[in-house]
Amino acid sequence: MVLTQRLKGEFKVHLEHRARVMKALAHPSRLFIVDELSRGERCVCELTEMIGADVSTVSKHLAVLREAGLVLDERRGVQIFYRLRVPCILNFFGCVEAVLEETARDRVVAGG
Amino acid sequence: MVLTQRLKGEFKVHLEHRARVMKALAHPSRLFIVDELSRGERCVCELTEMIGADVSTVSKHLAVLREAGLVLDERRGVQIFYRLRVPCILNFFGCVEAVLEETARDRVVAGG
DNA sequence: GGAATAATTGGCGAAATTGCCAATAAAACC
DNA sequence: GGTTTTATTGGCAATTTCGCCAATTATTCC
Repeated sequence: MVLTQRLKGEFKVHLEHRARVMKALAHPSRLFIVDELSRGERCVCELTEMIGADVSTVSKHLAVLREAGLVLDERRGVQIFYRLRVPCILNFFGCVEAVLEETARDRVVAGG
Repeated sequence: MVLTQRLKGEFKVHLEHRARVMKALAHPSRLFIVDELSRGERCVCELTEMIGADVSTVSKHLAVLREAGLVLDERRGVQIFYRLRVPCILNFFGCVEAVLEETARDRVVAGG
C-alpha cells in the first residue's frame, strides 16, 4: 500500500492510517460484527455461531478490527468478549445507506 | 467476497453493498481524491498531477469510486471532471480521526 | 496433572487488488 | 482526414486478502 506518489510526508502517512481503518471495515463479515457489537458485547463463540464460518476465520477478522482500533477485547474465564471502542463509527453507516439509496434510485431510472 | 455464512438473504446482500462502499474508501489515493473533491470538482489530469501516479492508475481509482456511487463524472470538452456525489462521506472522517487519536494515545501510554 | 472448552496463530492455496505499459476511444484543432 | 490532448480499458506481474485446517495457548473443572 505504498503511495508511489507526489503526496508528501505527514499527509501521506495520515492517508495511510485512515485507509487502514477503512480497510478494516471493508468486509461483509467485519461489518456484520460491528453491527452486532453495536447492540452490546459479544464473545467470539457467539459471533462465530452467527456468522457460520470457522472460528479461526472470525478470530482473524476480529484481529483486523482490533488492530485498527475499532474494538476492544476482554477475557472473562474461557471466553473473550469484544465491544465497540468508537461508537461514532455507527453514524457513518447512515451515510453509506444514503449512497446505496442514491445508486439504487439511479439504477431504476436508468432501467439497469 | 462471498459470505460462506449463516447470514441470510437480504441482510447478507446489504452487507456486501456496504462493504463495496467501504472498500472503495480503503485506499490512500482514493481517500486523497475524496478529500480533494471536497473542495470542488477536479479533472482527471489535475488529480493525476497531484497524486503523481500514472493516468491509467488514477482513472481506475476513479472508476472504483464511481461504481461505488461516491462520485459523479462529467465530460467537458477533452477533460472529464469529477465531483463528490454524497458529501456526508466527509462527516465520517471526523470519526476516523477519533479512532486514530485513541490508538495513538494508547500507544503512548503503553510505550509502544 | 489431564480433559474439555474457547480462542489465537501458522501455513497454504485461491481469489482479489494494485500499478504500470500498451492500446483504444473521444473530443478539439489544424 | 490527421494530429494532439485527455481519459479509459486490457493485460500482466507483484502483492495482499481470504478462509480453511492443524497446531498451539489459555482457562476451567475434575
